Amino acid sequence: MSVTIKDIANIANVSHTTVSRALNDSPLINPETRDKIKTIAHELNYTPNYSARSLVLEKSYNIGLFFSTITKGTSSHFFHDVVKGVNHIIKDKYSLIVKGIDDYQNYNLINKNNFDGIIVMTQSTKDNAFIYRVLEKNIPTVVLNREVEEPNLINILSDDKRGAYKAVRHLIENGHRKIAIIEGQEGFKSTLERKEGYMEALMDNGISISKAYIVKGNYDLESGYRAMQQLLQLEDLPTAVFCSNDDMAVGAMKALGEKGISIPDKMSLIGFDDNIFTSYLTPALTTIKRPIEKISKEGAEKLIQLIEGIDVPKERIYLKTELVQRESVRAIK
Amino acid sequence: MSVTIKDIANIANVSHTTVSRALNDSPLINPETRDKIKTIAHELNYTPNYSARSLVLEKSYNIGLFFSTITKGTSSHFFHDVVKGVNHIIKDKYSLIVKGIDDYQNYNLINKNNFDGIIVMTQSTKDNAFIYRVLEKNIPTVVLNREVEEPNLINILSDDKRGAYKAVRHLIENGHRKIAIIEGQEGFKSTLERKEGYMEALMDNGISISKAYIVKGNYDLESGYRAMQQLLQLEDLPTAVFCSNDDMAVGAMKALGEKGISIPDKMSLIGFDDNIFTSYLTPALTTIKRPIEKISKEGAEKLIQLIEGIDVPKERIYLKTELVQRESVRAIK
DNA sequence: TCACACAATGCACACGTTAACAATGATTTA
DNA sequence: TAAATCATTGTTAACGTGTGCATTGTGTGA
Repeated sequence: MSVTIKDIANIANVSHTTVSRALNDSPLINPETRDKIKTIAHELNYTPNYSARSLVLEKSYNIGLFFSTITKGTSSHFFHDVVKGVNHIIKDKYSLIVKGIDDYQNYNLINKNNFDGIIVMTQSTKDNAFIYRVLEKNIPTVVLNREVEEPNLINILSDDKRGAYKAVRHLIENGHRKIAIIEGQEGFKSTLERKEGYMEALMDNGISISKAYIVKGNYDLESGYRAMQQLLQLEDLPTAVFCSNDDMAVGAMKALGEKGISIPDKMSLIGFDDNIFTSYLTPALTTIKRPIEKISKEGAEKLIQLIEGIDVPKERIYLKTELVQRESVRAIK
Repeated sequence: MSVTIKDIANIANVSHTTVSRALNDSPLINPETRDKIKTIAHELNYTPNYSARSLVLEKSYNIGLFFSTITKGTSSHFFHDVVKGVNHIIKDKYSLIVKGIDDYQNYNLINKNNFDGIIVMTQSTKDNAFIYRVLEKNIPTVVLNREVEEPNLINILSDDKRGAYKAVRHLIENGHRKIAIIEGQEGFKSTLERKEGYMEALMDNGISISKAYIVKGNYDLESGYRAMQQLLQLEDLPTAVFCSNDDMAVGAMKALGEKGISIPDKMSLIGFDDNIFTSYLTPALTTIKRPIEKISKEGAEKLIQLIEGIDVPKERIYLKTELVQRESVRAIK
């Protein structure tokens, strides 16, 4: 149906081998014939058949970008930042195939022939089966966003525990001692890490941990709203709340607004992620910046090096989180 | 390197053709040998080479999802909703390749061999060159989100002009006559349509259009913030502002908050899109719901029908926008 | 003038899969 | 019992591209 190198060969009166060499800028060809062939190819609107090329070169030109899920528990900003970051690096060198791991019933499609490399944006330990499958298939891989025990693996993530620690320490430094937490999606590693950071900061400062101040969420807006409502029913209200992500902080703000509780006068709030959105709220949200786009870019770069056979150390890299002070935390006493 | 059907054939003592038939559940095979072969394939962890299959079947199992751009002017919620919608339909039947049209220097990679079908999520007339290229290559295509003049094309979009009309009419019905607009990204069709809806609503109600009330934006938060600042410098302030999308409305809210101008008491605000985010703001944003996820799903469904040879009418479909009343508009007088 | 080197091109095969056609043996039919 | 049908399997070629090796032609040096 489409134009092939044989069609070009016929017109140019050469063999298809010569055409192949011309289009690939082989040194084994006369510059004149090369130009002639390229002109014809251009006129015919020739585009190579990647299936055929892939078959013989054992290269698919595909890079897989896998999220744990692309629906539940993945915020829009996170998703967008990741795709932007990765896409920025690979441009038109490779095709980017975006998938949710939970979309697969079996992993048969995952194959060295179909993917030159794979980026796993992992949020849950449930992804481990997938990750091992990929490693077993010997596909160049980077695992981002969550610590995976496997040695001999490129693993880039932000130091969430330390970030959460910073957030809560910031609250403590501002005089708060009654500090609650709204947790993230159950089963996600980040949920656990952020909670640990919260608890450590409290313990290091001699503040006892109160069960009533620990409420569940699932990273989405509505869950933050509900969680804050739950907190507001307590006899002894907290003076500050650490929200495990920014989306939930927005939900929490809504619940506070409905009760007429002003932020930060009556209640301090701190988030996690640094969605660009939340800096435009009133009050602007104090939060922990997580370098998602940077993680994505760095992951994509290392993956490409891996694919191209450049030696790159298989190590775990932590990128720093950062406290962004805005207007939602007040010093008390 | 990998396991092929020939390897399986050797072990099972049959020809590779028989293996192919077994794995594809051909009726031309003895159920017993089929099961035997399938067992062996499973034990060897066989996965088909899609390049080879694609080559002979002339089918790539790839669907391209193209945005005008995936960085500037594309909001995170929009992007996420679209990918979610499309992915929900194609699941693991096809691979979804996500690209920005502006990432390409030339369109050589766009080929019937490499894409079984293409979804263009178009925002700008600049995409037309790309769209014509795709049509010229005879690739099954649906064009979403923006009206394209080409007849004989599946074109699904929301009726933005009518949506904007509804928004502004709603303001007028609430007694507003001094109504400003913050425009979207220059060059985007949606920008123009929403502005037209704004102007028509004013004219139909005998309100003259004031140049000072028309300010530029580019769909992002910051531009909404700036635009509102600009409006606030006017002698004769508007009583209501129509923001061409929700992100800019959030920016506008920020600017108002800084000046201590309360919404909706001193200024009414209405947005466009219905990001889930904005329903959690205080006040919750009144806006026009645009059925992006529905457009994406319907587009994906029709594309798959097209690919599978089912006859589907090449027509333009408008999906309805809808006024969502919340708390950011006040009745005056 | 002849042998040799070298540049440019062609021939033939390979990659893994599917499918048209051929071949085999078993079973049914007249 | 011979012929015909049918179920099952094998043989072979094809898809479009890249590459090792052979081939051709041209120029160079002794």
